[in-house]
Amino acid sequence: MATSDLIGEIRNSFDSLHASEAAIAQLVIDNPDRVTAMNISQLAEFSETSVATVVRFSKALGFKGYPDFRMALVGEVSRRNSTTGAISNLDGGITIDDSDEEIIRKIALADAIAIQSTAERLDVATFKKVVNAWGKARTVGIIGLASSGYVAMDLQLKLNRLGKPAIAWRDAHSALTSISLLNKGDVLVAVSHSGTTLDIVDVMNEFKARGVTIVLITNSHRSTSTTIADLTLYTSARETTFRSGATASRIAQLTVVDCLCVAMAQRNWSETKSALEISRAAVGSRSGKKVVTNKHPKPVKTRNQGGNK
Amino acid sequence: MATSDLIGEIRNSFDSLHASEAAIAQLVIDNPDRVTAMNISQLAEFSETSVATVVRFSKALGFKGYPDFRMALVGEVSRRNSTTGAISNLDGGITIDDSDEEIIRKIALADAIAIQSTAERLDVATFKKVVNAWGKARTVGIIGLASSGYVAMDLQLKLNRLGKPAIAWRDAHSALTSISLLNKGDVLVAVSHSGTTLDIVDVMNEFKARGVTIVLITNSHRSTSTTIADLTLYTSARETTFRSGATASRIAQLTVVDCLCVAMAQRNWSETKSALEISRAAVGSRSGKKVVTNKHPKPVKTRNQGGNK
DNA sequence: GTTTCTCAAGAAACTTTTTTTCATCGGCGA
DNA sequence: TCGCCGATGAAAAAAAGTTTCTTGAGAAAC
Repeated sequence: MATSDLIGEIRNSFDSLHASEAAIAQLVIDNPDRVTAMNISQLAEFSETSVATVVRFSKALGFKGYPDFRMALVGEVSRRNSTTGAISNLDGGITIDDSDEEIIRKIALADAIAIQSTAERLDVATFKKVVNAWGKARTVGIIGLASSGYVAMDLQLKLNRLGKPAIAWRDAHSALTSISLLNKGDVLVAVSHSGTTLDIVDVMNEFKARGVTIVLITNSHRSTSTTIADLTLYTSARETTFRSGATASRIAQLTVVDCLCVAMAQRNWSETKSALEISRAAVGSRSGKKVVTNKHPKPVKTRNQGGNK
Repeated sequence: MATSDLIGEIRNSFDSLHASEAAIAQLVIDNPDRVTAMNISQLAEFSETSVATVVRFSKALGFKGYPDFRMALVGEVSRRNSTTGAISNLDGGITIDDSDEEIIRKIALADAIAIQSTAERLDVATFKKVVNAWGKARTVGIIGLASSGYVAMDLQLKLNRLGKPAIAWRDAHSALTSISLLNKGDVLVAVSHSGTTLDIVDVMNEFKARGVTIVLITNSHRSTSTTIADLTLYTSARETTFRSGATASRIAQLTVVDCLCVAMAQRNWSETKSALEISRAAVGSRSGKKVVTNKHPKPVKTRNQGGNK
């Protein structure tokens, strides 16, 4: 399993790490290549912690265990040495001196990397379980606040298009007042970048008490929500200075949601319908945008045609 | 031993390998990335040999043992993918036979590429004009239908955070009834993948008649909207066989919106720093994160809290 | 034709590494 | 001060990897 920006990801998770885990993290950030050469006990000794803590550290970052983490690190280091540049200058977020070109380049890169590493790190077993759970549920509830609320609504739109009853809520109160809509066997999808928002935690707890299966889409490997959720899918977006990681993570969330819906569409239709119909159903947005209007033979002149930087 | 071309090296050593070792070698050459995911016994089984032979194979190649070899392979594969992978295999379409892994990979790739090429092609001159227009406007109106509506709402949220009055509409009727909110010098942002939706065109025309500056974010270079708009920013999501570009384009739209907002934030750095911090603080107070300031008596278990209203 | 030798290859014993479990300790609220 | 919670490391358990041992096929010698 190779990640696109492991060091950045470690830096990003720093806050959610315990003291001794953070010590390890610092060590890894400072001497990535020395660490690649160490086995778990050596790293434990080097960091003056214990092997158990190293394992916990690896898991907190979303790896299966230490060897898993180590291999990802090897990949990263190896790539770093070969490419030089590309990844490294992503490090320092956006500064006041950046030109517009740089802003665009940096944000686009951060978004693209967030998507790629989310996809690489996505646990396919959990992914399959989520799709299955959706398939079995009579109704799917979705909750997301603020930006994540739009992801929730987007998911509702997509599920509805696939013929699956789904309701998106954008605040805890609405969700809780409609709680009787979901019952045992149904699914609640919680979308939350941090996974620590109290409203989200409340809603998850209430629905879980009803026997509803809880699916969580979050960026944090260690938050209160992950312990409540039955199935958790992680996004991998890192924070930058001027722009909270939430923005990139929302984009990653959308990608995850897209993948889930396409997979679900594929499952439901593969026997009976043609591939074209799958795509039409799975696609986010036909959105009333019929291309009929283009009959007007206006000699359209495109202003910024082909403009490159 | 870190080789620059491990696969080539294996090929070289082929002659000096015994029969069953050669079988392993062939396997590694053919599926390097699958092998990186295997531990010694899995590789032994996959190659229909024994673990002992795998160890001998590793040593024959000059490694200390299997883990050593495996890590070298991880490095090699990772390097390979980073240099060649990204753009080369953008076939894109999803088929009925695709595994979940392939679905995820393809969608993520399509999204990442959409973002990157949008960023590369974005016309910076227009970009600057849009940011300036926003800066001067007293109010910014935003219209987007269906999926694009979420982008519109997201933009509203971001502008509001930056202290700029903004209203997002998700249908033509709401927009037109609130038309008096915008006047000469203000800005209407229209978000539309196809750029041909009649409702959008109507709204643009009405606002333009009032002297409002029209900004269009679209994927289509040939649509009626582009002729109406004063400033057009193009996203570059390519259509693929089985998945319309709309989904990827929405993600690209978000990236564009992000870039614009960050650029705008940067223009008035000092003011926004505090504005952002204020909004962030407002959100943060509802977070159960173990920030030191949190005095909540019970951070997690909110089972019977309030409950049914 | 039989015997013996050699050596690749797998099985099994053994070692190392990693993971899990469990007890401890220190901080924090009551 | 007491009791609870949770981070931490020690130690037991499990997994992965390595070495040794045995087998058996083929070649060479008798």
